[in-house]
Amino acid sequence: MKLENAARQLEALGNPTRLAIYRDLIGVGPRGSSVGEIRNKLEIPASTLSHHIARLVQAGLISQERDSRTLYCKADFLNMDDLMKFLVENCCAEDSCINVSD
Amino acid sequence: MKLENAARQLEALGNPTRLAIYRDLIGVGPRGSSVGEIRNKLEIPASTLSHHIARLVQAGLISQERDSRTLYCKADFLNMDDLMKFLVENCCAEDSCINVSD
DNA sequence: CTTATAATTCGATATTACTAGAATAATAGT
DNA sequence: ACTATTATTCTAGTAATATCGAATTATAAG
Repeated sequence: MKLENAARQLEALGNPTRLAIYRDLIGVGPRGSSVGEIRNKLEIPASTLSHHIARLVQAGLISQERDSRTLYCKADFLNMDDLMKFLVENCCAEDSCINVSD
Repeated sequence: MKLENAARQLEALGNPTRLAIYRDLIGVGPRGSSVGEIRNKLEIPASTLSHHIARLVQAGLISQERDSRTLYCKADFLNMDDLMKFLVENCCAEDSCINVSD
């Protein structure tokens, strides 16, 4: 993953509202939630929510699929995995390293 | 870790310049680098660099220690570990999960 | 065709971030 | 004291973000 792209994804997650949305989608798993379900659960005005979701999609963190009027969103787990790997990529040359555990 | 705090840390990492600084500090390990070394390596104007470093410190991602005129910065690996755990916290209830690998 | 539902786009405002030169502060050597 | 080094703070201009009501689009149902 390129640094620019990783930064875009981290920035997308670096907003409390978007992080809450993303974590909710992580929690519900691969089937995802509709925009309306997220709105009800987190109580965010529709237009605000729509902007935040668009940012997450644009960053590649979540994907969407339409079923008639309902738009389902789900977290992109593989992408998240890549992002985490990127963060610790240069880490293992040293002793006190995040990857010590494995 | 609280969501607000995690968001602050992710936002701090969500800037290409700061992410480059942070990754550099991850790479050099626990001894860290001086502000001047970072400036030479990444070629960032001093005032700009100072602001970015302050953000990383404030977010708790890096720490600083002074040796006479030289300020050394190093990545806080334990904090990074916590942040990563936070991101995948609600993840393991499902099949296609980041934590499948372990 | 009309109405209802689901969600986005528009528009406008307020706040915050990014950048970097100039000035300042802190420490050290002569 | 004077000068050099290291890094921060001041200041200011520019750009980007966050928020959300109102208007709009898209789809469906009667």
